[in-house]
Amino acid sequence: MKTRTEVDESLVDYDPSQFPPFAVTVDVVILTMSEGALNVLLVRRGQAPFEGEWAIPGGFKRPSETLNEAAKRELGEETGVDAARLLAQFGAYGDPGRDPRMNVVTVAYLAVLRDVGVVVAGSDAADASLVPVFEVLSGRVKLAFDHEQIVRDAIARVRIELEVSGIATAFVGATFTLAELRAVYEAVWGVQLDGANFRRSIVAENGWVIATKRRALSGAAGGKPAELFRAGQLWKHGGPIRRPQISQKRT
Amino acid sequence: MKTRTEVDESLVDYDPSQFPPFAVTVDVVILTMSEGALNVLLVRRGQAPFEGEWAIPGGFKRPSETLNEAAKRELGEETGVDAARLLAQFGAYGDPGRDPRMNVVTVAYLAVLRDVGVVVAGSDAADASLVPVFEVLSGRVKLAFDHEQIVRDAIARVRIELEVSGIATAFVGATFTLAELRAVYEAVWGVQLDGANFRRSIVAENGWVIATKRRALSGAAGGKPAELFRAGQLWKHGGPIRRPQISQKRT
DNA sequence: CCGGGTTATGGTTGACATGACTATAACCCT
DNA sequence: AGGGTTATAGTCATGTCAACCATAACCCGG
Repeated sequence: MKTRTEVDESLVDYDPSQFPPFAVTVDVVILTMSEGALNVLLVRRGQAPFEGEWAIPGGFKRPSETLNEAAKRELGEETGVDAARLLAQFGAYGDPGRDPRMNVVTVAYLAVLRDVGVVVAGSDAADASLVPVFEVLSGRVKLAFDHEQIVRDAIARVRIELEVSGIATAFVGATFTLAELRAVYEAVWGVQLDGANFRRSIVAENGWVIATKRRALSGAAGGKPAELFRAGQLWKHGGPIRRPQISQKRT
Repeated sequence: MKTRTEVDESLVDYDPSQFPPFAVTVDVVILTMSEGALNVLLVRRGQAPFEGEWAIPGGFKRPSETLNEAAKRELGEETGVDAARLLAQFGAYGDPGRDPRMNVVTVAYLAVLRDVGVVVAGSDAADASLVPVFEVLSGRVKLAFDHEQIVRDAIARVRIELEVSGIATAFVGATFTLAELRAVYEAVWGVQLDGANFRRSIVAENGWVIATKRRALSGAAGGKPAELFRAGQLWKHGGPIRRPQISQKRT
């Protein structure tokens, strides 16, 4: 057994009989398609620390609510949306010093919304705006705290989620054309997909999308009007569209 | 703009009415293959609450360490292992009342170990044991807190991880036969895989496993001695083995 | 030593998925 | 009416994968 003097340094400022207090927050990465690109909703912080800098919306968890409820509440407070098609927890962040004020552990959520025209600044925010994700990924837009890493992880998550679940339809409206749906895949994955093959894969999967009788209006450039679909409820574990591999099998 | 006094106000020790205090813990689901089945390491709690009941190992996060460091520390304290081939965070749990003592948010980690003969009870535990996961999934072994849900989520995670990363080799020793590796997939996914096809898929992926010249001893039942492999370092995003789909395409 | 049992490994085949491409249909505009 | 544009259908070659059969290499008990 160790004597008191032998207690190693990491235990000096740590009293095992007490539970070090933390603040627990919930941060939400809100992703949406806008103008053909993947965007993230950012708010400009209205108070210190990082006052005036961009950050993802979030707030303190209340003891009486679950983490999911906290995320849903924050999402509603910040955007007025009360239900996202996808609201999934994807990580917890607790590095020491990530918040200069105190020990804060935050639980990060990913929310996927269809294009929500204008965004309004919530109570704590001085401003709110949709920012293309490549502005964040390229470092051209700096974020407060460790929020850049959180956004990176969120995007990595949605890329996977797009392949294994039916998340793509969460980005589009109640009815949509296959071109709109294809644009989701192309924007999130940063690839180009063949329209004909895309359609074949999508409709082959039964119950994934349901054809309505109606057709969309032609775009400004003309062209044959596209069929309108709505999302089916049944999707299997794996979605119908597989991410193209950068295959370099045999040399 | 804010005055200095207003800024300083936010840096003062938090006001419990504004920032409700939480305890933050790290829990580790340690999975290992033993006797052909997937097992989880459980400890019998030595203190209240839930004294005497089974639980997954864990402990309080210290303000000076990251979540990952806390998980690694807890893993070492509980099992003596200082590095697992996989130590991945997979969820946070903070339902009100999940700990009867206070507000606790726990961050859950998944650790995959190769079979570690005998397990010893750590400091806080009265006992430690490997338990087949189906005992937990079937409810025949009850766990403290919400640990049953955490274990369920961990298993769901490892099932996915097995498909998208090279985690399978973390369950086996330094050298292994393809039958051992196949047993990992079969146990984790609960499926049967064809040995011949399994071999073809594994060896087709370059750098996944590396053949040693040696061969394993024949088992008790005889049979041709199997080739011994060791894990390669290079695995692509997707592992070579895809989980069999319960395909019900066409009706 | 022989022959059956067992496991490992190699090879074949057919069904299916996928990517590249071409052809046609249905709209827009001038 | 005709050219431009987009949507959708079809074709073909290739690759993947599961199912299955065959053979090799070990064990064991006679």
